[in-house]
Amino acid sequence: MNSLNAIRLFTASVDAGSFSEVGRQLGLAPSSVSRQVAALEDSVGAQLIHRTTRKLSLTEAGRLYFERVSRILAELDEASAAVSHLEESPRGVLHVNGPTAFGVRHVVPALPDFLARYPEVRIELTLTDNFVDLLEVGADVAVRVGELEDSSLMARRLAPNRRVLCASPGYLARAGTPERPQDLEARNCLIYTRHHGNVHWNLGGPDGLAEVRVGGNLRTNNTEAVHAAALGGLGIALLPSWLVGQEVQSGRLREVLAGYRAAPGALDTGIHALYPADRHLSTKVRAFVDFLVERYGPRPYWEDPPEGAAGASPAG
Amino acid sequence: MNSLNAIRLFTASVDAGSFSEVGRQLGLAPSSVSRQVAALEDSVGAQLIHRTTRKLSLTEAGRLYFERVSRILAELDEASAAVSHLEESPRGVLHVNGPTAFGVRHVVPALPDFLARYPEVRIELTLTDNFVDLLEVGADVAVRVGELEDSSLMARRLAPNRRVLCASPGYLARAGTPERPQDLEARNCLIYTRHHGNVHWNLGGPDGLAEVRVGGNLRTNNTEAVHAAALGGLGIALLPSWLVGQEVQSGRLREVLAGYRAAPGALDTGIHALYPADRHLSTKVRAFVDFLVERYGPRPYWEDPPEGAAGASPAG
DNA sequence: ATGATATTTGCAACATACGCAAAGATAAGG
DNA sequence: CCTTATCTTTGCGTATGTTGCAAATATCAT
Repeated sequence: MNSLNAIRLFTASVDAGSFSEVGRQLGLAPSSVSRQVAALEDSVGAQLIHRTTRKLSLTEAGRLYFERVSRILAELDEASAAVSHLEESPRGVLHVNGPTAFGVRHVVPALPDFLARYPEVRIELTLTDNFVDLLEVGADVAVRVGELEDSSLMARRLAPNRRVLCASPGYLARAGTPERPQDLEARNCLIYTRHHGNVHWNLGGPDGLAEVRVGGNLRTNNTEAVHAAALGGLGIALLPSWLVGQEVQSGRLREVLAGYRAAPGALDTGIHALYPADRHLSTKVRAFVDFLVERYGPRPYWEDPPEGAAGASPAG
Repeated sequence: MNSLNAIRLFTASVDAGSFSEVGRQLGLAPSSVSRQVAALEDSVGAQLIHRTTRKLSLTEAGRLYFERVSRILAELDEASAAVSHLEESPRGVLHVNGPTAFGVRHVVPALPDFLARYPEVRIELTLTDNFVDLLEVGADVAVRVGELEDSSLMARRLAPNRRVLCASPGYLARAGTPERPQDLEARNCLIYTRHHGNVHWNLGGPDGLAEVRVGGNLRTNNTEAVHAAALGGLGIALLPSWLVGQEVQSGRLREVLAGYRAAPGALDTGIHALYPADRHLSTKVRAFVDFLVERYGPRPYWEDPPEGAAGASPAG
């Protein structure tokens, strides 16, 4: 079809009144301008410019075409500019997807600061606990806790996903505080599981890895339910630090077997931001991910106070 | 700059939902579509389409760009179509330029028929007796009587430009009808001339070329003045047949020395239509020139009745 | 008339676009 | 769970298009 370049050269020739002048302005040989305009005329099937060696003059067809096309070129440049503008700084609608629990606790509280820093961004937050296709739901970025399987997406680590053993002070007062992993077998352990069957907690400590077969009178596939039960003093729970960290800090829950850490499983991969692996990462997504990385920092606020205050660094 | 083809492929991809589908529809390899869209994205500096192997999904920038650009493409096609439409059949404004006398007598009377045949054409007629640059005055076609010097223009012969000797019946009754060229020297000859000095009429007849030195009591640089004087019975005039032919036919003027013809000079080149020598001759100009050629025919209506009615064919 | 400048065309060099094949990735079905 | 089919992307050789230069032609100004 007719080339955009030819149209630009045509309008430039009409404005300048000379092919050579256009060539000088745009750094082209006059012959190139002449040929492009001639090709455009062939394309539309009509003479657009009457040429004399000294003067150019528009045909009626040329006048008609020029009027319409010059406006169109301006609109086209405007469209490109609008898109470029969108990427100059964070702007527009940012679709964020994430799991409900983490989203409510740690994404939503971050939004006021983010929106204050980037006033031209509008957030559309979708919280879903089933895994969704980013593109399907139209999301720009997703926050995922553990389980990275979308290989076509870029992943940026936001925070570790440490799981801690905890129970309410009341429960510990009643049942006693476990000292060794094996003590858990005699306690009421609140089980989060997606499947049936026995559950083992693998706890690593100074004396190596201990696999403890745990169980109790509550099994659920909902982390919030485990959380609520632990708060209610039902037993000991193994919950992510982002869910219970602040309650441990406030004393509503108490961490047990703090010297032990849950062996990394599928759920312990970490907390990541996922976004399409496009060649052009949009400014708003980059800003949002950077913002979360900065906000959570190397040691998120929901984790225990810095080890330096308590003593030794955590066991590897 | 960004290529129009890339934009078309972009919108086609959005519509079709697949690069491969676009390739099939347009007879292109999927890789070409992919590359063009990627180049467009580089050009505007933003991701427009999120790609998965199975699905395409628009970015916010892509949605914005698509909305604006698809409308622009439609307008562009519309503009091309409008120009092409203009050349499908005679349409639009036709600027005609010509000399006043011939224009009034033989162009204007032809216009009603022309406009009736081509109802979508509008005529803008400019009658000027000084030579003007077609492009300068914005004319599409010019009718010129004699004197072809514009070498960059195309010329189409419309009619011969025969000059005839004539006088009013009254004058001839008073002064007598000349029988031989030499008789003119004793008559009052009405001189059309642009310069001073003696004037000779070169008349070719059966006895060869005769150069007659003519003169009288009226010299003017205006053909119409000569014409009016002849009608008024002032003397004998040498005037173009398109000016006096019909009056000769009606008897208001009478041709003298009909067997002699004015030797061809600069004024006898003929009557031509001139138009720009463009590669794409506009339909309306072609129609107009064709119409005049057809209307005037090989023997214009202002000429004497066909020689066949009087006898011999005209002398070469 | 002469000089300067304009458009246009031929020709060779360069840039771009194209198709093909292969690789990586994803959805559907056995 | 594995196979198959389809989609996007990249590398590479080829084909097409574009460019600049030079020459030819044409016009305006001096």
